[in-house]
Amino acid sequence: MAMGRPRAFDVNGALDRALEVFWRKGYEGASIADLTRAMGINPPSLYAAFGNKEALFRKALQRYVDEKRAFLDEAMAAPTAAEVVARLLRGSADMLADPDHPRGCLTVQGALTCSEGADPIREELACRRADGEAALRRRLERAQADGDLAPGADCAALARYVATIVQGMSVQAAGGATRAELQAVVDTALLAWSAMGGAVRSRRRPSRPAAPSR
Amino acid sequence: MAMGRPRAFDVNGALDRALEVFWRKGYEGASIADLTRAMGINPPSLYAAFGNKEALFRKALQRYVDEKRAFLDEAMAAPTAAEVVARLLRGSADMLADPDHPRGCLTVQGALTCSEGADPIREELACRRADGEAALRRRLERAQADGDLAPGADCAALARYVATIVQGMSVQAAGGATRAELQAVVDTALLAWSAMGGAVRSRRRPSRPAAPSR
DNA sequence: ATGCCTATGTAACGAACGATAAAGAATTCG
DNA sequence: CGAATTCTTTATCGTTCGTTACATAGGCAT
Repeated sequence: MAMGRPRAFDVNGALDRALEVFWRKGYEGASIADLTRAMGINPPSLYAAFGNKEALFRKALQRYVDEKRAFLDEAMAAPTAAEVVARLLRGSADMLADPDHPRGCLTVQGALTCSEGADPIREELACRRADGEAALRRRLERAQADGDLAPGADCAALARYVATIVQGMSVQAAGGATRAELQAVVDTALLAWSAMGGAVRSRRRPSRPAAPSR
Repeated sequence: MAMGRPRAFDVNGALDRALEVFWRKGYEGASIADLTRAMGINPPSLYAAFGNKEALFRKALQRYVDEKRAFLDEAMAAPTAAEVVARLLRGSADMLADPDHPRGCLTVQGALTCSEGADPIREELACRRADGEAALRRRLERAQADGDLAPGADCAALARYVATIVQGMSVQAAGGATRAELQAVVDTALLAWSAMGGAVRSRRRPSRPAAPSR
């Protein structure tokens, strides 16, 4: 049996270009013409390789999560709750304002860039954001179990609070805020977090001094 | 000279319906067909009365700012910086999760709901958000002059921090967060703010006790 | 070389987009 | 009344949307 004509473009490379376009223009704002132009292919190649626009977006989103948001997993591995939050916020500020790719977070930009015609995408992105928030909540609960966070602290509320700040920074970045401005927001948030420390940090054992996050 | 046939629909009423549609679907997500259906008129009436889609959006936006965001001005009038922030955040949570209109903030939804074809709209909304943030910064600077905020506090950073939280809550609301969940975020933010009080509150004279915000 | 299978380029599909031309209906002025 | 003016309705403009037929080109197996 014959194998057929081989594909003339690099799938992952094309996916990266598509991700860039979706990131910059949103799901509905990115037209097939925009995507094929950036990917250097014609529409039939796109549909043959990726299915349709929605499937292409999902694959680009997966690539985004795997590559551009990897720092979140690293942040979660920090030893103390305070340092987890510090690395998470500092890493977010760096990523959201990185000039190497569009500003803001794809899961935020994409979610709000949909009319009701793209409800599945909106739900997918809301789900991704909820997952990230839940992961942070579990990390804080673990910190609580470790005695790193006061037993009375509301981990769900704290996680949602941090997630809210990250999402707000995404809006700020999309609106043109510079990296320095985002870092100023992070400084303020961390100052507030540490000030809140008396309420949320356990007194059962002293917390280690927070290392600089970068 | 003849006066011509009188208009058969209420302009402000139609504008409110248009606002609802823009709010729910974003600027580009709202089609002329969506708008005319909700407004109960035909396209030529829309164009005759409002110019074009962009002009209609701007008029709806002005109505939004005048009506739905009036609580911001009231919050600014609170006596202390702490209470200004408290009323601002609590009022935002209430507004963003109000079931009487679409979730989230139009200036956030609309801004991120644009491809580059609608750059003027995006700039307009970014400008509105910057204005709100600047107003808060000036209010905090006034609090500083009044001795209500520590001389060393960075008013611009604090204002941007609060604006970031509000914008993040808008994303949360658009993603389906309930009013109670947003209020939990506000509680956390206010707890952090008051904990930060030792750093930002002036010691020159004691601050008045914060009244309940509602 | 010759089928066979798959990717590619061209070209186009129906649908929806924002925006209007044209004609009829409603009101005021002369 | 009729002329003038303005709104409303119907039908459509040209463009762009996401998607796909169709014919051609290019590797593999026989």
